[in-house]
Amino acid sequence: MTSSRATLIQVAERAGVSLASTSRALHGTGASPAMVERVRAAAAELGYSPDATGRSLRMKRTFQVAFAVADIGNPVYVEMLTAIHEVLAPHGYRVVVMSTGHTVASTADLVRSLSSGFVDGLIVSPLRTDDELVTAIMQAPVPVVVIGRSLEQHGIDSVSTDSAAGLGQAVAHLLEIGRRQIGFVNGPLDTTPGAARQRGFDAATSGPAFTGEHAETERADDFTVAAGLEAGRRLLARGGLDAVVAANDLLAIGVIRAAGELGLSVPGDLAVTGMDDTEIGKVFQPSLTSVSLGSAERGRLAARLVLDRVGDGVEPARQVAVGPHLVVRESTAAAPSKEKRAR
Amino acid sequence: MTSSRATLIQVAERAGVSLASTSRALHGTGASPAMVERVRAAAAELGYSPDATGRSLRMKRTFQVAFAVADIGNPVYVEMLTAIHEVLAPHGYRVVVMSTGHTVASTADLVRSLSSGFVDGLIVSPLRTDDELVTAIMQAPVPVVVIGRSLEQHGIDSVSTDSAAGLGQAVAHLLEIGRRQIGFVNGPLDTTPGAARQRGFDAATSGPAFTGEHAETERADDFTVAAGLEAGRRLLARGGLDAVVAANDLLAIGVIRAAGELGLSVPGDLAVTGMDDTEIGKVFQPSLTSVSLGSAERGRLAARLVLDRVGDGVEPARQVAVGPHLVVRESTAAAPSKEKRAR
DNA sequence: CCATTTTCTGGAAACGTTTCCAGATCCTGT
DNA sequence: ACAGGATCTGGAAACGTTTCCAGAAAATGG
Repeated sequence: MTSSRATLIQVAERAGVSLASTSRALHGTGASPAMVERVRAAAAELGYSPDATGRSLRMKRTFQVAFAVADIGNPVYVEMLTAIHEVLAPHGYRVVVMSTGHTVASTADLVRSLSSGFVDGLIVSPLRTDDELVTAIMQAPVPVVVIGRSLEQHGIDSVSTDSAAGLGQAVAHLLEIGRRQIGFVNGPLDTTPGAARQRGFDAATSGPAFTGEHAETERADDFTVAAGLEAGRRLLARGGLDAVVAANDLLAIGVIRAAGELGLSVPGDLAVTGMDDTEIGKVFQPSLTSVSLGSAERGRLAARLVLDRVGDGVEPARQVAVGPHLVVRESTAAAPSKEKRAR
Repeated sequence: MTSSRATLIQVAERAGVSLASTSRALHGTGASPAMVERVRAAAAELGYSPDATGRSLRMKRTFQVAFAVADIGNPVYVEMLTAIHEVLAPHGYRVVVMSTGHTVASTADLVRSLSSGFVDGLIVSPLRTDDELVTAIMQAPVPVVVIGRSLEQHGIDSVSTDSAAGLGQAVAHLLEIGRRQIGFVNGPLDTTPGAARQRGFDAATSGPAFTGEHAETERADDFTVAAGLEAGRRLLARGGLDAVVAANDLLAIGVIRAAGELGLSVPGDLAVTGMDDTEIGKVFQPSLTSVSLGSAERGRLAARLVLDRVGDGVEPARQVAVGPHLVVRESTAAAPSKEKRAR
């Protein structure tokens, strides 16, 4: 309907003052009250609103931050996105969502695409972190914050969590409620979370601190419900387990479904824990005992880091960490009566 | 690390040719092979990549499309976002996510914020559609596509679905499997989907076509699991129902949890249907019988509409509709033996 | 071999904004 | 009343790109 947007030049003409004064008046910097009044009026009459592109070009600021993620369907990333949005929006920043899954060959390519300068900063949560990605991040023309592995040695800002320790908490909880035969359904080992969680499980089930009797791992192809269902079937078919730790809430749900197929009740016959403490886990039946890795909190922190960087950005790289903590819900409970409850 | 990005001017100097020729060479339009070669080499040496802002200013195109939504946590919108992304990315468009929930006073304000021209188009899925919003959309300086109510009379592109008919399908299914006492858990009536679904339920349970015995409605404060749980408690406490239609998968999950609290089994004692056919409904236990409204499809269609508009955009407004269809899963089954199965 | 078209190139303008700089006006203190 | 400063204003440049225009060079046709 509106033919074309009004420009600052038109406002200046309408107000009968110079372009420079017009700009100043609208920003309230060093303009007389009379001038401000005139310009405001002219701007209002024309329905002026400043053009983001022109301003960006001049100010060398786009007021946009990108959030890049492998699979936006994963509830963890949705939580992060929400948190990032909440922190950035009040500062006038928009959030551009980039999916590395389908459009760009690799996360490194995506980081390199920043060189076109459409964004003031990037928050990325990569599944895999290789040298190519690290190099791309270090050469990026805008601040990049990584959610995932700590990259302190490369001078890259990062927000991490100790998912290995989180796995330890899950195992400890299962032992405490009297479980002894513990299975682990992990995602792909060549991913950052997959590797860390495997380390955590192995550590928790190997040393003398492990009071259980048996521990075994089954690997799912992906961090999804479908992959968890398949891996769960394979693992449970072998029998003999009274608890399963899943590397993920989605995998945990898959495992519970597999248990259902085999007629095992959860938590009666089988206790199951997840990880990430997602919304979907909370509403699932049974609700999931899950290790929270503070997704929202990590998103918030990442947003703050990138906000600090785009301000001045000369300070050294910072690493922040969010500690994991276990949230106990319905999917785990004391082992049936045949074993007495551990202290 | 990189001090500052190379500009086209620097490439031109390096290649020893004019700025104009440099631009043409890189675009392959009307430049001699020798020129192209020289410029390409210079650009490669300097690691040049064109600046998005400068290009946007000149071309009056940002190559960005906004997707605005009340609550990005709702899985329906995540599905739409994914679909939109998949359609737009291959055409070189980025997607900017805007949440109307926490940052902007109203959706109308958000639409008005488009006047700063940071985006070439908008896809919006408003919960409520009032005159203010319609006006804002009609005055918007860029094409807007609405996912939700059809706005043909205002000349606004829209993608709609017939959720009232969808509700009819759910009720018909319940009657067919022998349910007779049907409850409805709806969201707020002053929202577009809330109103449409109420209409659908009332129509399906009032005429002579309704072969059931009883129908009643309970309203939840919001389209969330928590609100569904509360509304479900209120509804089921009154007793006497053998089926519940929920306006939403999230509400349906809340209802199933409420049923669980009261010792009712689903689908044995109570059949429950959802709507939206979300991923979470598929993996829930019991998996949800749900009316698919084609969320991904609607997202795709909206993206195509906006893509057509930013191309030339002089064609008349278009309305596309996606038909609802019921997907039967575990949460509904034939009524227990006391009643014989209806034809 | 000249006239005409085609191909290619460089200068310059334009997109809309912010901000530096210099000049003008006003006020203040002595 | 006048020097000095503070306050305000307008001209102009700059950000990085694309594209119009005109002119030069090359190719084509007779």
